Amino acid sequence: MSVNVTDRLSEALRAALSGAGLDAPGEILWEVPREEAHGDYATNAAMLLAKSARRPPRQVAEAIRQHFPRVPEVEKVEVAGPGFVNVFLAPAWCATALGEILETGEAYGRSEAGAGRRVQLEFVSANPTGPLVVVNARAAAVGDSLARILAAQGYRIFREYYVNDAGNQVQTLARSLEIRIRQQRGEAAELPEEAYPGEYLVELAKEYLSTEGPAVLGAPEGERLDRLGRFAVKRITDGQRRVLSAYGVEFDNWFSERALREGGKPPRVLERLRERGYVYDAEGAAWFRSTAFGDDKDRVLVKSDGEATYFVNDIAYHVDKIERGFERLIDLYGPDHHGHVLRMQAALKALGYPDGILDILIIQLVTLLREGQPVRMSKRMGEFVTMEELIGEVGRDAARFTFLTRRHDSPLDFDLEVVTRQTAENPVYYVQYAHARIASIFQHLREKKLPLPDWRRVDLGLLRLGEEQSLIKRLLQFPHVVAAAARTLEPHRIAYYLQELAGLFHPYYKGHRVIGDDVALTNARLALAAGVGLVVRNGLDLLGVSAPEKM
RNA sequence: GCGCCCGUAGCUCAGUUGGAUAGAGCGUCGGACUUCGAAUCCGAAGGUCGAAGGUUCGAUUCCUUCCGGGCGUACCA
Repeated sequence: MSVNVTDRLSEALRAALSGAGLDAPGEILWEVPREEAHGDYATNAAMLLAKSARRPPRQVAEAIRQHFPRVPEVEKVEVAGPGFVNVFLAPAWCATALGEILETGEAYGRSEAGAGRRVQLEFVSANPTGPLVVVNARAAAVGDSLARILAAQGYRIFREYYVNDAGNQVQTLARSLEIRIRQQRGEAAELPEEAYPGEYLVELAKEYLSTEGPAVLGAPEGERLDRLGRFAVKRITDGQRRVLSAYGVEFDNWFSERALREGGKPPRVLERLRERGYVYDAEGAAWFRSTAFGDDKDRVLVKSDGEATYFVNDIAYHVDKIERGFERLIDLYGPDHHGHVLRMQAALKALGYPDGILDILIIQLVTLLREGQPVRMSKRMGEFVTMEELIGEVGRDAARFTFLTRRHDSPLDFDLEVVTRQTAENPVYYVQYAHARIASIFQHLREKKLPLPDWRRVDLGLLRLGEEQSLIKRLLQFPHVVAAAARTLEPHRIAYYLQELAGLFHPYYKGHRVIGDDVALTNARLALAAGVGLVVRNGLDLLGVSAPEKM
């Protein structure tokens, strides 16, 4: 599936340890040292084993070095510092590894680590009361990229969007729409304080009148709000779906809270919690004993007016996910749902589900700037920058990439001016440009009517320059970067890796011609360029960013 | 008050489950296109990693306290 350097090194190290009469640690960790002089990979195994071996770390490292088997991957092994074992890869082996990368093609970077486990990713899940906004675009970028990364690691991924199409907010939405409709009809209706003030409802009101007519205004209140609510939710949700689709994000399922409620699951979940002893009644309400799981206070499940809180529905929704057969759940929440993390996990624990079945990532705020000045937004006034406007202004690739160059849990300043205006200085273009440049090399080859070599017949051993070796070694790290991104749920690692890879390629390209008089060398360099292009393409694909042939 | 997150270059941020001399982009200054794409490259300047303790062979990373910032802390969703 992929060339895995560290697995091979670990195998050799185990042989060395057993040859030296040392116990092997459970897991051998390899890291890429910052300094080139420290080799291509280093392990601290000797320092970890020093205590149990009752010998100084450097002595242990030296024993490892002496017993290290001769393997084609390794040119030399050194002991350094307090007891590091530094391994230098053999150039000849790197050359063959590049061949394997090219042969692996689009599958390079993928693995079967997930073993087909079913994972559900829930993200965006914005209320169906208005257009998607900038923070939703961030959540969409992170969620979709995580889905791609986990899928590349052999998980079966299901993307889901939870539609809060029930409860007070839909009532409020329906009332707001009704007033806009009345205003369209020339009635002197005023928007109350709690209504949604956005202009989009004026548009929706016009649309309603032209398609449905004004008959609804004469219906009794219950029916009136129900019809208007369903209409508004439907239209707004469709709009959200359209914007997400234009952004390259498709959900496998849009899950309706209304349907969940109508299915009767929430009361059954409540009953289960009660049976397990985590519910008590006080002050006329039913409470969840979340303090038993470290929450700082218990939470209300059923209000004293007899109505269940949204929390009950949310628990029922997660139970539903598990009952649908998902073995692992990942939720992306906005910063305003910060306080829900602990209690949601507590509820699943109370119901007897295993620890760690649910990961919740908080996608932090996005502050929009224009030339360093915050873009004024006021929800109360209904003024905000929508996700659609954002994409229209900066473009899909730049938006996604920018969101993915930050950790998801740190607040993000997104300067519209910087992400659009510059084009030149934007990291996404830096990476994409490497891909386009490589594509143009092959275009040039075609124009000169030169044949595309068969990689298996190319002498890759001719790639002897330091820059060429560095590039190959960086390509070899790609599978590890993807695996790490999957393990930590951090897509930004891939974005940084790609910038570094492009950062090695551009100077190399500048300093050395790929296509020259020496056919053998030309072919070898074409192979290297093809390898870089392949990895850039595979990496960008994991971010949901395009890899253009031309820019 | 309590809980979670965050304090790393002028700005925005990385820093590989604790590793060796802390990095990148932007910005600033100075250079490079008759050769496969200058959306690029080369060079320079820029840091007591918020502070103080502790654990360790070794701390930007883990623990404690403090300072500073964000968010949360509804019988709203």
